[in-house]
Amino acid sequence: MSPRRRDADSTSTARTHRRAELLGIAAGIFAEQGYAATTIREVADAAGMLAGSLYYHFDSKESMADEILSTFLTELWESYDRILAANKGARETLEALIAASFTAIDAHRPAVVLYQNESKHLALSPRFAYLNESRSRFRDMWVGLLERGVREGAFRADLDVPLAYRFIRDTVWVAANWYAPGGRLSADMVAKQYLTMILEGIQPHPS
Amino acid sequence: MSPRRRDADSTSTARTHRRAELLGIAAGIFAEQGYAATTIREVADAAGMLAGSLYYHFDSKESMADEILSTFLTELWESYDRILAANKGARETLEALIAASFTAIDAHRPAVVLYQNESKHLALSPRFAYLNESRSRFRDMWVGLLERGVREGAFRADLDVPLAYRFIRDTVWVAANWYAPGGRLSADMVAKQYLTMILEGIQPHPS
Amino acid sequence: MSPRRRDADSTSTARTHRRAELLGIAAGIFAEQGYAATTIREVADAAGMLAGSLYYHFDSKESMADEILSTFLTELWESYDRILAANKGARETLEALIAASFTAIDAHRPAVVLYQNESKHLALSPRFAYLNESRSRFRDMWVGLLERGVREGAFRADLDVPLAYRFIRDTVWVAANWYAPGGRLSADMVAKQYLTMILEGIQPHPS
Amino acid sequence: MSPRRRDADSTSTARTHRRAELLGIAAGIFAEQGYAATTIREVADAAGMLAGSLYYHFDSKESMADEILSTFLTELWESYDRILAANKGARETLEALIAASFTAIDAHRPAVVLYQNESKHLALSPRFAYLNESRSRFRDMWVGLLERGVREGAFRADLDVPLAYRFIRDTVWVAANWYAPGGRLSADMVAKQYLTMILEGIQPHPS
DNA sequence: GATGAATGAGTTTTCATTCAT
DNA sequence: TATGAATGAAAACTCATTCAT
Repeated sequence: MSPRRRDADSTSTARTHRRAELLGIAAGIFAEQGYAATTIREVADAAGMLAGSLYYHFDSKESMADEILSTFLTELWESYDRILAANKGARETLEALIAASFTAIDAHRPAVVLYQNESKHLALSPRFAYLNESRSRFRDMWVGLLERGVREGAFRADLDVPLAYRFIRDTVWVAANWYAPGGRLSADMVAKQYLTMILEGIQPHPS
Repeated sequence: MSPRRRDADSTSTARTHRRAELLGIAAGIFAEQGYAATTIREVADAAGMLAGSLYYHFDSKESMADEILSTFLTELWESYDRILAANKGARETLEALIAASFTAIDAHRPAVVLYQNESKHLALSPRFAYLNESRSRFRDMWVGLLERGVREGAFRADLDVPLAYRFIRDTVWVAANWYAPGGRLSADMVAKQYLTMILEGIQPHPS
Repeated sequence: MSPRRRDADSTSTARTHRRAELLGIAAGIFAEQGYAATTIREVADAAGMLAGSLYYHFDSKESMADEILSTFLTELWESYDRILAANKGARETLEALIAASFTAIDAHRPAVVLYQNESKHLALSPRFAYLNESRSRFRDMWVGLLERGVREGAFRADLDVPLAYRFIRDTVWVAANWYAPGGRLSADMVAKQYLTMILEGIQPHPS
Repeated sequence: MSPRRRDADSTSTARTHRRAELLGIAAGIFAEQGYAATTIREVADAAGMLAGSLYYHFDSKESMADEILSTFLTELWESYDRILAANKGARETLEALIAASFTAIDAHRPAVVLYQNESKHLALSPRFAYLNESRSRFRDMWVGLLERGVREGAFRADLDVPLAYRFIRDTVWVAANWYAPGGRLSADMVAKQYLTMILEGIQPHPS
C-alpha cells in the first residue's frame, strides 16, 4: 500500500528465501558428511560464495544447525498435533503418525538425518535444549498411544511398551538414511509397508 | 636368547592388553560424541595420559577407528558364519542372526554405534574398503535369507524384500544407541522381544 | 548556472553537517572502545545506518580518525597560537595554555582521548605525519615556556624541565579520560584547580 | 626427596618460567601496539614460535592479558598493603605510595601501560571484574589518605579531594608511557621529582 | 544517500601429529 | 612408556571495504 511497502516486503521475503536456500544446502551437506566433519567452506562452496560470506546470513555454524533443526521440529509437531487433535482410535492414530513421519522424511530428509545423527551431542548445549524437550514429548506421545492401544485391545496385551516405542521410533526415523525421494518407493508406499510390518510382522498370517 | 625373554613376552601381552584398553576408551568416546567431534586429547585425558602419548600405541586417530571396527566386524562375522554354516531353516536362521546381533551389541556397543554413525564417511577412504565389503556381504546375506524364507513360506509372500532387509537391519543396529548393558532388559530379552515384533508385529494375533 | 544551484548549496551544507555528526558518533565510540577495537559496523549502528553506507561519506576508517584528529588539532593550535602571540609572562602564558587545554577537552573530549590513546600507533603511517609535527611543536612550546619561566624566576630554579613538561602534559590531557562535560566541575574550574596544584602543589603554603 | 620429586619440581618450575617469559613478550607488544591491534602471530613471532603453539601455554589471547594484569595487580597491592600497614602519617604514606608506584612502573612497565590503556574496555567482561574492584580500592585508598592529610594539616585545607585523587593517579601512572628503565632518570629519581611537584608545585617557594 | 550482499584478507583458535628427552 | 613442547595445516569467524541496485 505504502510506496515503500512493496520494497520492504520483497526485500524481507528475498532474505527469507535466501536463508532457506542456504540452509537447504547446509542441511544436505551436514546430513551427508556429518555436522562436525563438514566445514563452513564446503557449505559456502556449494552455495557459490566464500566462507566468510555465509556469516552475513548466519551467526555461526551452530546457528545454521539450530535453524535447520528447529524449523523441522516445528513443522513436525504441527503435523503431529493435528493428528492427535483428531482423537482417533489408537491404531488409526499410529497409522497417521507413521504416515506423517514418512511425509516429514520426504520433505526434510537432510534435517531428519541431522536430527538423527547429531541431536544427542548438540542437545548438551543449552542452545539446543529444545531437542530434549521434543524428545520427551515424543516419548510421552508414543508411550501414551501404545498404552492406550494395549488397553483398547488394538495392540498385543503382552507388548513391552517402552521397547516397542523405541522399536517404532528408530525404525521409522532411521529410514531417512536410505530413503531417496523420487526413488522406487514413494514415502506413502514406504509408510504403508512399514506400517504392515510393524502391525503384522513379516510372517504370514495364520488366518 | 635374551635374558629378558620372559619379560619381553609378558610385556607384549601387557601391550596387547593396554592397546585393547585404550581402544575401549576411544570407542566409548567416539560413540558418545562422534568420531569427528572427538579429539585425541579427549581420548588421552580419559586414558590418563597426554595426547602425544597415544601415538606410542597407535599410528593415528584413523588407525584407532580402524582397529575398533575391524575387530568388531571380524568377531561379528565369525558368529554370523557359524550360524549360516548350521544351515537351518529361514526362520530359525533369522532368529539366530538377530540374537547374535544383540549379543554383539551387548559386547561391543561403542563399536556398533561407531559403525552405525561413521562407516558411511570412513568407507570413502581405501583403508576402510572392508566396510563396504562387509556391507555388501551383509545385504546379500539378509536379502538371500528373506528371499529363501518367502520361497519356503516362512515369510509373507508379498514381502518387499529390499525394504524388509533395511527394516530389520536398521531396527536391530540402531538399538545400540539406547541399549544399556546391565539395564532392565538383557540383550537376550531384547532380542526375543524384537524378534516377536519383527515376525508377528505389534497387533494381537487374529487366531 | 544549474537550476538546482540553491539546492546544491543547501545539500552541500547538509552534507557537511552530516559528516560532522557522523564523525562525532565515530569519535565517541573510538574514544570509548579504542580505535582498533571499534568496528565500522558499530559506528554505523550508532548512526542508524548499515556499515557499507558509511563509505558514501568517508573513504575509510582511517580517514575518519584522520578527520577527527586533524580538525581537533587545528582548532587546538589556533587557540594556542593566539595565546603565544599575546606574549605574556611565563606564568600567565602557562595559565592560559592550561585553561585552553581544558576548554579543548570540554569541546572535543572524544578527539582528545583518541589522540591520547592512538596517536602513537597512527603516527607510524605517513598519512598521520602531522601528529608527530604537532607533538614536536607541543614539546618545544612547553619546554621553551618552562625554561623561560625558570630564567624569569616564575618557576623553581631547580626544575627538571623535560620532566616537568611531561608532568604537565600528561596530567592535563589524561584528564580527558574522566572529565564529564556538564558534571560537578566545569572545565574552567578543573583548569583552575589543576593550575593551583601544578603551581603550588597540594601542601599548605608555609607562608 | 622422592626420586621423582626433583623432576616434578624442575618441570613445573620450567613451565612457570616459560609462561612468565612468554607473558613478558606479550605484555611488551600489547603495551607498544595496543591489545586489540596486536595479533597473536606477532606475539608468537617475537617468541620464536608459531601462532598455534602459544595455545599450548595459554587458552586465549584474553587469558594472556588476564594473567599479565592480575599478576601485576597482585604484586602492586602487596606493596601498597605493606605501606598502609605501616600506619605512617599522611605525607609519609603518600610519599611511600608514589615511590612504590614508580617502582612498579620500573618493574612492570608493559603491564602498567596495558592496564592504563585497556583496563577500561577489558573491565566490561566479567572475567576482568577484578579490574573494577582494584580501581575502587585504589580510589578509596587515595581519597581516604587525602582526606586524612587535609584533616591532619598535611595537605591544603581547600584541596578538592576527588580532583586531587585523579590528578595524582593519572600523573603517576601515565608516566609509564614514557618512562624508560635505564634512561637518564631512575625510577627513584623520577619519583622524587614528581613528589616535589605534587607536594610543592613548580613555583618557587615563597619562604 | 542508503541498502544488501558479497569479497578477501586476516584473525583467533583447534587439533592431529611429531619428537627430543 | 610417557611427557612437554612444539608444528603446520586447517578450522571458524571477523571485518574493512566494494558495488550493483
